[in-house]
Amino acid sequence: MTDTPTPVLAPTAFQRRLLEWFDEHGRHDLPWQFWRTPYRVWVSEIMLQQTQVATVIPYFERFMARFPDVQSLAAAEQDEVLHLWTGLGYYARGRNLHKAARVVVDEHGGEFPLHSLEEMAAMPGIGRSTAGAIVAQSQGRRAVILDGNVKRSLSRLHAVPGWPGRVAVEHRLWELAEHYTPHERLADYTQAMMDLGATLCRRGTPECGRCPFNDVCLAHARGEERRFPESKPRKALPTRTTRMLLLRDARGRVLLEQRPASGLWGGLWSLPQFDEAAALQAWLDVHAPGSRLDAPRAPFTHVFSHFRLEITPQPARVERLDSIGETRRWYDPDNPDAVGLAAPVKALLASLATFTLDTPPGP
DNA sequence: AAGTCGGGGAC
DNA sequence: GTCCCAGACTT
Repeated sequence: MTDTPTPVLAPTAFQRRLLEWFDEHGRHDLPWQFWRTPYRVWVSEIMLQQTQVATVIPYFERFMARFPDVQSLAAAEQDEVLHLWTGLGYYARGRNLHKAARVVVDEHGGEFPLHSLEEMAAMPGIGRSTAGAIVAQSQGRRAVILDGNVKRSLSRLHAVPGWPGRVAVEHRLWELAEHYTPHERLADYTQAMMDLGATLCRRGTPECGRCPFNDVCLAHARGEERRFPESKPRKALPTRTTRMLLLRDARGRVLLEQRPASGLWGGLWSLPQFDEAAALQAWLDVHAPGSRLDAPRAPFTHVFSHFRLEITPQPARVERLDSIGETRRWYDPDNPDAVGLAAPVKALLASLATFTLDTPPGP
């Protein structure tokens, strides 16, 4: 991933299209827009990290009413700051906000170090993008942002492959963001980029018909807007193992157990399950003494949404079993009851109907 | 590079 | 239910 960005538009053309769209269709009346002090922009940017605008607005209003400036925030107890953060999530943001306020007051004389992006980004809770957003929005000075909205828009516009969480992909997106960022109207441009991603170039249903870049967007040309940005790679599903007891009586019936009413396979009928062979044997010793184990059948895998279950069927024979209770039943594979069965259990039982126990096939 | 932090919206 | 959101920080 060493190739340089290949912008689809010259910076001036990009900026003209974007700002023209923003002037007519952008958001111009968010609470932190009408009085863009560094403090208000800062608080809004922190609250907006990984949090949608509609959620933030009431928190922002309450916060500003109680802490109208950085001095009042620095003077507050952390408990009160976190009280106002309750329900917003990511509470480290609130703690860092409070810490940073004290840094501003104690080490910077009550003024944000806006002249230095590095110093801004060194403050607790302020990273590269947030520092750029604060400087651009409150000072109108050239600074680059790369939030989720910008990543989405730019990765679509250029069909940037790869997950933005990867360093090389993020680096390329920063380069593109840098390429397009103007030297004027920084507050509007920054807001426009976020508005584009939030209202038009949305994750699920982008409105390409209204997009000022739909004639040059590479993802749109391919009809693959939804493929960009690429999703975080799915982690390999964890695998759990289990043994299922295939206990058959002299008539060839199989013992089933009903699952708990809620949870996995809730209310369905399944085979008795055990994590370990020893546990299975112990259960037999108690409930079916004198039963005999046959050779385990070949394990097979059942896939759930969040894990794989490797099942080892363990056939056994028993002469009789007393008082099996309400949550157990004998099931005749050749004359099946009308009950719910877990899918792999159904497959196992179906295989029993046409084959004998001594010539076990896979399910 | 991967894990953690969180409540809520969209689907 | 899953996936993601105006990311930053820790390990």
